[in-house]
Amino acid sequence: MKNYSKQRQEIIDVMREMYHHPTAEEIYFLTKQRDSSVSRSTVYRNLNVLVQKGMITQIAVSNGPDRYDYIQNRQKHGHIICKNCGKVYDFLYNFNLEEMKESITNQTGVELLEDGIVIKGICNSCKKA
Amino acid sequence: MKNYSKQRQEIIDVMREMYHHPTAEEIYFLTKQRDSSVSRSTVYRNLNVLVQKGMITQIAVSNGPDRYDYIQNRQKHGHIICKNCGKVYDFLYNFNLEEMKESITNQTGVELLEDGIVIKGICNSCKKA
DNA sequence: GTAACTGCAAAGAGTTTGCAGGGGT
DNA sequence: ACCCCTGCAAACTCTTTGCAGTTAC
Repeated sequence: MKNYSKQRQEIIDVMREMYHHPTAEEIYFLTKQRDSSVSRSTVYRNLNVLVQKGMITQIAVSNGPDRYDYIQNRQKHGHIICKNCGKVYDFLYNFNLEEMKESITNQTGVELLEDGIVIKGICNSCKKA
Repeated sequence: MKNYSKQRQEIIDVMREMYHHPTAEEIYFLTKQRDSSVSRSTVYRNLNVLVQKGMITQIAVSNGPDRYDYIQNRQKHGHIICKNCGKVYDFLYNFNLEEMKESITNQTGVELLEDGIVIKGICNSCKKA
């Protein structure tokens, strides 16, 4: 069977069970709990492989490490990042995505990727503080 | 007069004259042409100051340095980043931003910042290659 | 046997920081 | 006198890479 390596499968399993948008370091930490010999470079390498395959999405965050999102058979969704704490939240496209897509492509000639909407904001807990 | 330091003013001038979304390194290079003694740390430090002041926006890019956008008295606009080459393009919100904003805030409780829309895509030149 | 994979340690890119000194009011 | 600023060099964070060995078929 053409399967993934033990380590890669563990990384995928870890990601599938996560409810938020972990950094590489968090994924490394959790994978290490299952297999204490796994190395950081294996985690980084595999995250890149999975991004290439389109299995996960990589979300760049200013002043902090990238975050990753496992794409289950969930609905397409966007991400909103708190500018202050860097936490990432999901949202669904209840608004008119087609209109937006068409407008942007007309203006820039760049083809929008559906998994690629990232919005900066301020989350509730940071707003209070 | 309560003015900026010579160096900070030069950095602002450089940014104002740019038509794209430069990295810190590009800004450093261009500022250095005006004032060869300016240091990289001054550029980084001032970019952070200007982001804090809300004069410029910082755009995180995976697998590459942040990019910066000088906010002139231009219309509010979003950014679309080519996932392949990292280049950033502007677009205006011709679509219904209010609908989007409301939908996202309802779902996540996070308040959207108007200068913070970033979308990943594939630009024309990368699509060909 | 070979292609894709691993851990390790070192290197790389991008950015920040401690320090001693300089400028403006 | 004070505060904010600077250049320099070193430090730091995040990520990638070269290498030698391992695993899966």
